[in-house]
Amino acid sequence: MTMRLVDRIGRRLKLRDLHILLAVSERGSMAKAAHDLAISQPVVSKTISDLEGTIGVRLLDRSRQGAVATPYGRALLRRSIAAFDELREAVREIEFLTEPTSGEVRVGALVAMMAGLLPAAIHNIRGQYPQLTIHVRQLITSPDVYEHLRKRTVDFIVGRVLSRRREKDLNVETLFDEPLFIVAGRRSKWANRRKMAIADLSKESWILPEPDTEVGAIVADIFHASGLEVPHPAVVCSSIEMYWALLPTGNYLALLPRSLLRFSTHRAIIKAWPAPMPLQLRPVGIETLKNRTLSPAAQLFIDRIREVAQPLTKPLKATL
DNA sequence: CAAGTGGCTGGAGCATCACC
DNA sequence: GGTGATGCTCCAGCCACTTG
Repeated sequence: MTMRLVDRIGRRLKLRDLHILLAVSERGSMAKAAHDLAISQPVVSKTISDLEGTIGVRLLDRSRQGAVATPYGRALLRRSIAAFDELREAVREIEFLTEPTSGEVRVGALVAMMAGLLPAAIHNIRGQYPQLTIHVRQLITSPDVYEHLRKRTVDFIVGRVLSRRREKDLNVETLFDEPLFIVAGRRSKWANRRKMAIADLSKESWILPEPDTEVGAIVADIFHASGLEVPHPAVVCSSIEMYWALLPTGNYLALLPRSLLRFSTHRAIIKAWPAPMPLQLRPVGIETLKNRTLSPAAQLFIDRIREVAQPLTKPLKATL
């Protein structure tokens, strides 16, 4: 039986067949898949039929509306995606071995990482590997953010680590804690202050993110806990660019995470104080898919992110 | 209208054989 | 033993047509 299975996979199950099955599943139709692959519809039909014969189960449900994967088909597709990914990684690894200074890395990142930690790591690695291309995809915190890992559209994610993790198929490496700082422009009336007390702050003009975001919720909690009114925001916005445009006017206060301030090129135009009470976002970490072999270039880039993040693992007072 | 079938064609792969 | 020619088989693709 084992021999027969091996024989079926080795001699009859072809990458081309899986490629066609993937295309049909993605397009929901054999005719559309055929068009995309620049082959005729009968070829697609025959391939799927042969594949079903080889494996011995129905992989697609056909109808007037097209074709959709059966549970058997979905199982094969899920593994096929992983198989194609492994092959792609193998090619990338060979390319990297042939030309170690080149390669491609695909990273998913939260906007705060893109404005701080990542540019620093990119600057670091490109100094030694100038041919390396880093693709950065901006992600937003949401339950389906990990689909980018599962679909292999990114090699890894740099983001905030969930405290109670239900994603059993992921590896999580925590890099550093992420305290929030109160920030104002260097020309502001607060610039000479050495400390900020929470009672001073509730009446000021704040730039705050939307209340349904993590920072928004933390701000509300802190002021409530101190028996104070939650500040009425002057500007509600999550765009980092907006913060950097408004803060130098000296009229606004904002809360920004330490890693963003540590690495930002705008650091010189603002003044930052540790928040008067522990204000922490979820820690920053690297998330990868378990059982997925990363390319040497991706591994190298992760090493550089660790290296660049190292100062942030030290106690709060030592930095910023 | 989408999928499936049948018959055909061109090309790649393989086994065999002759020759050097 | 290595190389090239030859013929056979298999496979992927096409078109025309049928089926549901």
